[in-house]
Amino acid sequence: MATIRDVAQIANVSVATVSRVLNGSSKVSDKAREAVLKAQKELDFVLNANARALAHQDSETIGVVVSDLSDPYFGLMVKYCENAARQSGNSLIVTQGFHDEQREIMAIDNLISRNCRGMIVHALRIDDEKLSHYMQKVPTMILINRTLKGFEERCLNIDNVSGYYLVGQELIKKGHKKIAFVGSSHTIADAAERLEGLKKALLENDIKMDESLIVLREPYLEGGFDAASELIEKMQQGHKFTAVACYNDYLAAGTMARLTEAGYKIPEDISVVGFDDLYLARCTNPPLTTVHHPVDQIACLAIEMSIALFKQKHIKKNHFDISLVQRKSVRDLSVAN
Amino acid sequence: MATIRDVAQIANVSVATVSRVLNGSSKVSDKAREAVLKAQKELDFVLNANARALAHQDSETIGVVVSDLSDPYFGLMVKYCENAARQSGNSLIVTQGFHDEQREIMAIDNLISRNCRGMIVHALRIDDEKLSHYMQKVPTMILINRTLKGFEERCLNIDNVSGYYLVGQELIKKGHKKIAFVGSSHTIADAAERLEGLKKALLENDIKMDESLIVLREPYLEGGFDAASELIEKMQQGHKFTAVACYNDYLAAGTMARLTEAGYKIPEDISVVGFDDLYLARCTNPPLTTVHHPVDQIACLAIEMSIALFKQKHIKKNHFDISLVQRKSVRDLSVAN
DNA sequence: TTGAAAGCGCTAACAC
DNA sequence: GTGTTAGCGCTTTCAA
Repeated sequence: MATIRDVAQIANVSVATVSRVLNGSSKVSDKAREAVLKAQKELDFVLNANARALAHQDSETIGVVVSDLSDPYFGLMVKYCENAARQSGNSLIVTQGFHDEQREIMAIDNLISRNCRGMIVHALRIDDEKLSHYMQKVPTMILINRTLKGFEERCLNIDNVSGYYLVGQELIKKGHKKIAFVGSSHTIADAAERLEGLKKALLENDIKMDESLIVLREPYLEGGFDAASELIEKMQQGHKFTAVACYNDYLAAGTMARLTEAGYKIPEDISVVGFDDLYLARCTNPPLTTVHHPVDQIACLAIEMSIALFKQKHIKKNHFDISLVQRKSVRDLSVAN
Repeated sequence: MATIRDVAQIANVSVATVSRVLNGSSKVSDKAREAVLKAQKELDFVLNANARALAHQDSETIGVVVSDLSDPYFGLMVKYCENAARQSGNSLIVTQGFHDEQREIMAIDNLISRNCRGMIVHALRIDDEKLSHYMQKVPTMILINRTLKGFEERCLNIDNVSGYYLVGQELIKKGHKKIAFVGSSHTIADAAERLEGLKKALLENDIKMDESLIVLREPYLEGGFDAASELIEKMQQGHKFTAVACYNDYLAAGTMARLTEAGYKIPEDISVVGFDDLYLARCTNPPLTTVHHPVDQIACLAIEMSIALFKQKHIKKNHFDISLVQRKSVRDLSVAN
């Protein structure tokens, strides 16, 4: 592979001049610049990023850890991260934690060893102590969807309580009083917060939740399918409900599939609500009423905050817009069918 | 940030010894090893990957370019790539081309500058000439979903013709003779190949396609929705059809949504078939009959081939299993309803 | 088994 | 404007 020396030789200038040209320094004569550019083209030369990072003490790179890129939610997030990073002249490097503590640690260590300017981390498995350690060691590290005590300023979360409060309000407004909840079996704060938001809305309307209608499952399609099976049984045992509020869109999709299979019409017989507003929320039949939150805003802010910290500046957290997207999976019970 | 020198100093050995320990060389006394490991822990030290890559002339990294990580297909692919890479001791670095020639070029250049051992590239926008140039320059580069003349050995494709031939057979077997096709408006080989597979099956059964029932759209949900609108119009103009074969699952989902909205029952009135077997194929209602192809196998093989090339070895391409997944979106017309 | 030192490709301070 | 050169953090050869 050609080096900067080869270019210098061909262009008949010094390596310093080549470096200047290729880094856009102004203090170069037109003649030298041209010669360098010509030589570069001739050799099809690209500066070696590793050497650059070493000399520079800066890799112009932002590292991202997400749990699993096959989850469209993270795919979306990374997409927006790359856009934001690119805008500030950084490139992105993405690694996955795969819902496993060791993998998460490897992923973070990997990014540290690469000398990333900033780091955006979604890691739910690492324990608080280890994570705090990393937060301390890497002052540009931003946490997503997790709040770590002592580092609240660098934790970015959506307001799950408010989000699910919207769901509660919507269901109540449409006359639903008996509401089942399909939650996530993962022990993360989100799950509890969303349920809390729902309960808050119910409480404000003097509606008590039937706790036996709370079912927890792995937050994916199969989990929803399975949860719905359990709910159907409960219904047959006398625990009636007119709506199922789900932790996320996957669970909602699974729930809908199972209910449909069992002969229930959605939303005529049972209403279903999701959370996240993924692409698939528009693919279900009926299209899913769900909560939208701005992955793009979160990604952008995370990148910006991280870069600001790198420059010893500070950006304050702001509030993320969160809203209910009304599609067709909720029936208005106050209207005759 | 601590360096290898700091570790050496604390452990009271030379940097060479530290390097040996940290790289697992056997020629180190237990005493020295322990001292180094202790110092490492004390400093929370990780070797600098950039410096390592520079000295080593090898970054132990595989680069991947995909078009857009928010597309679950690529999310899946990258997931499997990282697993395969990790297994051979490499880490992965992912960049996106965003369906844009300049971005694709930037993505590839970025990976080149990072001295990746191997490269897996999905780039449909770069023209053949430029891409050939890259293939020549980077002998470990593997192409996905694109065949480039002169580099067939390093191009990995699924057999679209056979895949869609399966769809044709299935539809014909179930009594469908009038079949519409919703294709991709992107000018990539895949689109033509899938249609070709369908036509092949039809031809073998002496069925002629109504060419006016071929509609091309952006290969996403909205495209399918839009395509279905056009098809509905055509139907009203007398171009009847009993099934819609779609280029991919997104188009199928959109098609189903639009048809349902217009009052058609699926599959009772019209059957729909997709391609790719994405997660969402199981979220639609009814669940989508579609073609499954092994993203995991392709990803794995791509990584393995690339690594083999890096070691100056060769792995031959093999055939990828492709199969029809029968769900509920196709009606058997030979059976009374 | 260990250490000294050259060198990987680049940047930037300094001298001209 | 330009060139020389030290040094970024690491690996590896060579000598001890």
